[in-house]
Amino acid sequence: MYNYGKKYCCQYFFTYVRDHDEPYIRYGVTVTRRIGNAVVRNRAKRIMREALRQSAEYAEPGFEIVLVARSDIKKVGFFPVLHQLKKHLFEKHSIHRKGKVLER
RNA sequence: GGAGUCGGCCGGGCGGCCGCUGGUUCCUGUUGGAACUGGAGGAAAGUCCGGGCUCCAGAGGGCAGAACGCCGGGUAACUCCCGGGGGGAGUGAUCCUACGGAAAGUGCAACAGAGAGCAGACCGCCGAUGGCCUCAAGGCACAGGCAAGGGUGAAACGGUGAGGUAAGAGCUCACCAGCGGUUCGGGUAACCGGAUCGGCUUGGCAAACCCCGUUCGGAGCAAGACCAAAUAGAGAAGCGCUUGAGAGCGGCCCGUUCGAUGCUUCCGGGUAGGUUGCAUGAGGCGCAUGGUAACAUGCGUCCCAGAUGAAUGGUCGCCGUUCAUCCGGUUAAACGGAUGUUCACAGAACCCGGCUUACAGGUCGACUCCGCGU
Repeated sequence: MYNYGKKYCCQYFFTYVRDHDEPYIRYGVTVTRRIGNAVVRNRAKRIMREALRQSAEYAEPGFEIVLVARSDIKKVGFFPVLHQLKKHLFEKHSIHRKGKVLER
C-alpha cells in the first residue's frame, strides 16, 4: 500500500490511495506513538475516521485508503482535517462523487 | 478578618442532528434490519508490591538469593491500613521517622584541622624532678610533664562544682547525664515512672559488607479449555490394480482423456480462524450492631463497560468557567452587557486490595495561631 499507492500530503496527515475493482471502500488509520499519549492518539484516530466516513458518503466505491497522522493534527479540530481530506480525494485523486458502500 | 494544618467530595451541565459498540425482544434466520436499553477513571497511568484464578513442578531438608525488621490489632494477603510507643521539627493544629545488632569481625569519613579512633600537640599551661646560670631569692625553657583554655569540624573520648597538683587529668569525691544489673508500680506489649547497686565513660555510619530473626516453588489470561479449513502422518477399515476404484469434460447417460506405494471414509494432529475463560464480585449503596479506629457481622436493596487493526465519538445551540479588549456604571471597585478566547491530568483490556506518580479549578467539614469587636 505504501509502495504502490498514490501519496498526497498536507500539514496534518498523509493520504495513500489505491484503486481496485471491489465494490467497497477499504480504509485504515495510523497514528504512531510520536504523536502523543493515548488520549491524543485516540482523538486523532476518531477525527480521521469521522472525516473518512463523511467523505465516503459522496465517493464512488472502488478504492482503498490509508491515513497517517502527522504531529500537527493534535493542534486542530475536525473541519480542517475534513477539508484537506476532501481536497485530496476529489481534487487531486479525482474520485467520482456518489456511492455509499463502506468496509473497514 | 488574616495566616495555616488535616480529611472528604466533585472535576463541566442540558438539548438537537449524524455515527461506533455490548445486551434483550421482534423480523429474519446467510448477510443483516428495527425498537428499547448500557457504554472509561480518580488515578483507567507507572506496572512497584500483595492475593484470587489457571497451568507446570513437588518425599523431606539445606545452601544461595531476594524482601522485610519498635509494639498491638485489621485483612484473602501485603512491604498496605488502623491504634499506640520511642526519636526529631513546629508557638500550635499537625507533620516526618528502613526505628533489630556497632561490647563478633571487615570497612568508610570530602573540606577544614595538630589530631577522625583505643587519636592528637599548632597556639598554649607547667617546668615539681633532672640539667644550666646564680652565694641565694630567682632566672633559662634544655630534658621532660600536661591537655584545663583557644582554634577547626557534621562529629574531638561526658557536664558542673570541690579536692588535688608544678601544671593538670574520673586521679578522688558529690550531684547530673549516659551504660549495665537487681527490684517495685502502671501497661496485653513496645515502653513509661521510681528505688537501689556497680564499674567509672565504652563516638558516628549497617538505605557499606556483615550478623541475628521472619517470610518467599516457577510462569502467567498471549494463563488455560474447546471447536477446527490447511498441511505432515506412525495408524484403522473399505474399494481397486487393465475384467478399471476414482478424477476431468458434461444437466444426465453414452462417449472420451487421465489413472495405480491409488482413491474414499475414519483416526490422529493441531496452523489460519472461531468459541470460551469474560464480568455476580474478598461487588456497590443504605441501615443497624460491635469496635477509639482500620474493620467485622446481620438485614434490605441494586446489577453498574466488555473492545480485540482494539468501540465509548463528531458537530451545532444554550448555560457555566478562565483571560483579554470595548461599552455602561462607580471617586475607585463591585456589578451588568458585547466580541473573541480558555476549560486540568489523562483512555478500561482476566479480576480485586494497596502503593507511587500526574492533576486547571471548585466545594464541604474539623482544628490551630494571630488581630479586631461584643
